[in-house]
Amino acid sequence: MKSLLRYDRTVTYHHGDLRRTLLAETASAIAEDGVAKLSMRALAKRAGVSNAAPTYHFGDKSGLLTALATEGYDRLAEAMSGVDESGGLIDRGVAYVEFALACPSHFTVMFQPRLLHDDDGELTASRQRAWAALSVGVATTRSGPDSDFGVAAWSLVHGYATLVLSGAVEPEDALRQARIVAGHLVEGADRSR
Amino acid sequence: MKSLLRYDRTVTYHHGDLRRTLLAETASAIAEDGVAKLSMRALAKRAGVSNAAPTYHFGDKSGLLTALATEGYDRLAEAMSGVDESGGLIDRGVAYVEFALACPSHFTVMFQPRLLHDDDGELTASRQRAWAALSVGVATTRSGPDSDFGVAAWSLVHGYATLVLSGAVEPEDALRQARIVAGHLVEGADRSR
DNA sequence: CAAGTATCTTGTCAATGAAAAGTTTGCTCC
DNA sequence: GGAGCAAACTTTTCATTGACAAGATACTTG
Repeated sequence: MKSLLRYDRTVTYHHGDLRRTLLAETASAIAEDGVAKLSMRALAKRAGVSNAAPTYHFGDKSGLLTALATEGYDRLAEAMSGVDESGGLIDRGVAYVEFALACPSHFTVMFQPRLLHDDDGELTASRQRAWAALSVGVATTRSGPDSDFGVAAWSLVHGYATLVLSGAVEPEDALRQARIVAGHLVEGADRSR
Repeated sequence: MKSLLRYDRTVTYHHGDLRRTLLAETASAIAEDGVAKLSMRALAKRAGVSNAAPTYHFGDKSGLLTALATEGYDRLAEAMSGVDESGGLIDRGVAYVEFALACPSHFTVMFQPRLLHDDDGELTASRQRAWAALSVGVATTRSGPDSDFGVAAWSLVHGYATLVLSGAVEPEDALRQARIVAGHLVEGADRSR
């Protein structure tokens, strides 16, 4: 009897997969109402556990968001690595925007250090991996004494994603537009090289 | 006796300029600790008034931030209008970044609609004026069926400002770099025209 | 100067984040 | 197989917060 129930997560005292569940619920809660209205207690209720359960796993609210940001950096690194390196800068830029629109909660939190334990070990490690994956395409196609072009490319896609997510730019077909937008930069830089 | 005290703001019951003071204190409080840690009560203490004083002027926390965002849009419009129209797109882009770095709290709040009463009348009016002031330079230099280039230019400067403010890009000399970064886009677009 | 209104205060309430202390479960080691 | 132990979760508590209601004070207008 007991052995049968052991793996029934709805009945057992131990949830078994709570950390993952809480991260997922956090992401969707933020996507719905924004980070400001995120409540640890509401989150706990949503996951069907008690008040203090999230605190156990993440220490505090900042810890929860730190974990979410870390997951975000991991996913971003993965997304950037998934693009064929020969695909060119534009494809990589589109992948960046694609990630931001697919994981808006992660993306938002990743760039608000004040919400996080910014010196957390796993966070900085994941962030560094993501930065590395990001700069691959830029560094190989045009190396130079300064990385101003890299900053420009990053600014462009990051700004576009941010503006779309904030509602300032209406995304008729965001990815198509992202491609065109990125094209302006790369095309110009190629000619001026 | 009473008539002497009438204009002493530290003593009089009525502050006289509280709304403005609260907005300023809000901006500096956010600049120090971020929006998340902004407390109405702490703000009131900071301004030397009671708990409910801010609520009286702004209704609620969102109202306070809405007023701050409105002020931000006004300042942005002013900043963009201040640039000589013949100065070119790059100067206008630099002005945008300059505004963002000079008023980080305003800038942050302006692009987080969830923190605001997004349908507020004054807010939308100021926002529309700012948008108009923003698009002047773009529309006049290159008009076309679509405004993709305008979106690209905006994305570039907005992204750069955001990345610098979030600490993702270290600003050695942010405005110099902004100029170079913007140059990549405009220069390229000019040649490809 | 009297009435009325704008501005600010005091007091209260439910919700929240965080921590302390207790309870249950699963694992390990003999 | 069971005793001990650590991990996972709960219950309780406390200070802080945003929001509201009701009261106090100052200004203003007729």
